[in-house]
Amino acid sequence: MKKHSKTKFAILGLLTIKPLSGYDIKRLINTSIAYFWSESNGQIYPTLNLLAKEKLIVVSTNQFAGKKLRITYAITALGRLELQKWMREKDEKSVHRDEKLLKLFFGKNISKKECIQLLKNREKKQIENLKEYESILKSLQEEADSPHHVYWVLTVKNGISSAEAEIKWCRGSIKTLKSNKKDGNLCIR
Amino acid sequence: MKKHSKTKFAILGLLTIKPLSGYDIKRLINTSIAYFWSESNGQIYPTLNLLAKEKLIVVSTNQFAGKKLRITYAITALGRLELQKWMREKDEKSVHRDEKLLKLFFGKNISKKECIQLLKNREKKQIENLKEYESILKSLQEEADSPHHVYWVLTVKNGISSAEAEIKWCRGSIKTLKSNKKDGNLCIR
DNA sequence: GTCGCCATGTAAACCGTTACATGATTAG
DNA sequence: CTAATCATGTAACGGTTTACATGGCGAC
Repeated sequence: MKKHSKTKFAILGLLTIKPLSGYDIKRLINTSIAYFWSESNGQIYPTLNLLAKEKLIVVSTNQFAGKKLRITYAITALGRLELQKWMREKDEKSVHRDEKLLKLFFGKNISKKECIQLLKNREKKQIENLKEYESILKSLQEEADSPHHVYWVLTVKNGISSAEAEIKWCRGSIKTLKSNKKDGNLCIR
Repeated sequence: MKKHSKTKFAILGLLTIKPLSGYDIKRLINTSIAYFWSESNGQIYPTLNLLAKEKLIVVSTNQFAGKKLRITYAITALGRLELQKWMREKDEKSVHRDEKLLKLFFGKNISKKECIQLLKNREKKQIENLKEYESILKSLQEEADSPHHVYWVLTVKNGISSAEAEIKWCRGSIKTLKSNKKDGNLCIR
């Protein structure tokens, strides 16, 4: 949680939408930004306590009437400042490892046919993603009046555009491999 | 190194190109697949020893003549099988976290102007990437006879196509924000 | 009453990087 | 001679997930 973790800011950011419990945060991540962000309980709950200690968030509601434990957090003015500070900082560069590219890079170790299958699977997956993004985009229309709306649309469109690019690349690559003369079977040098 | 680490396969894959030392592996990663894969010494050397113990690789050369320590590893038939097995497996799904998208998602917490700047920085970065990929592509022509060649070209082209898509998206997003009426300044609800 | 979801949390394991230690060789 | 690079390795730290523990609540 010290130097490089962004969990802190992910949570602060979500709390600018509205006050939330740890459980809410988990669910909100899974149902809205899962395609580019994830957090686990083992991160969320300790971080919430930490943020509270730092006065960046406050416990806004303890369910008093009922007996059920429910802890809701709200961002403070200090928390907003901290969030803004991060948003204005330069991003750390990070290499995102791409397992499928790694496999393709080593493609000559399996047959061309199998590589084509790899690409077809990837294409299929991206088509599914694309559909999902488009349904998210549609559902976003319902909150067109939210000040967040523009930004949320843009992030989803990022997903759409990269999925489209990926699909195009898959198709091109399959064609390239199909028209590629050399070999066709494993080469065990 | 147990269940989910792909370091093992990255190393095995590189050793199908030719026998390499730990140092070679590090350098080769940095100079060829760095844009979608990374490994640190703390991973490479222990993994090499592990792979040797599992008979997936063998020490192929100890520098005998000179005094300098140099340990070169070569992949074994067993190692090739292990690599192929992995290549044929379904990929594990992994969420690659995107810090810039996270910031954009929370865009309403800073000014529109600042968000546009964010996007411009991203665009610039991707233009640099694009240039780099294109120079890699050019340098790949020199080994057009390698059985790896087709696959290496395809992976670089993946980088190119996603960088291009990203640039397009940045430009579109900037336009969207510029023509967006609502607000223009921070909203501290 | 029990099954599934709501809800909070923690411990351990795992994966990976950073930073350092060590020392040889080479270029200036 | 000294700095950079070659070369191998390890220890410590940090971030994240997994798996579990706990228990209330509602539906059937």
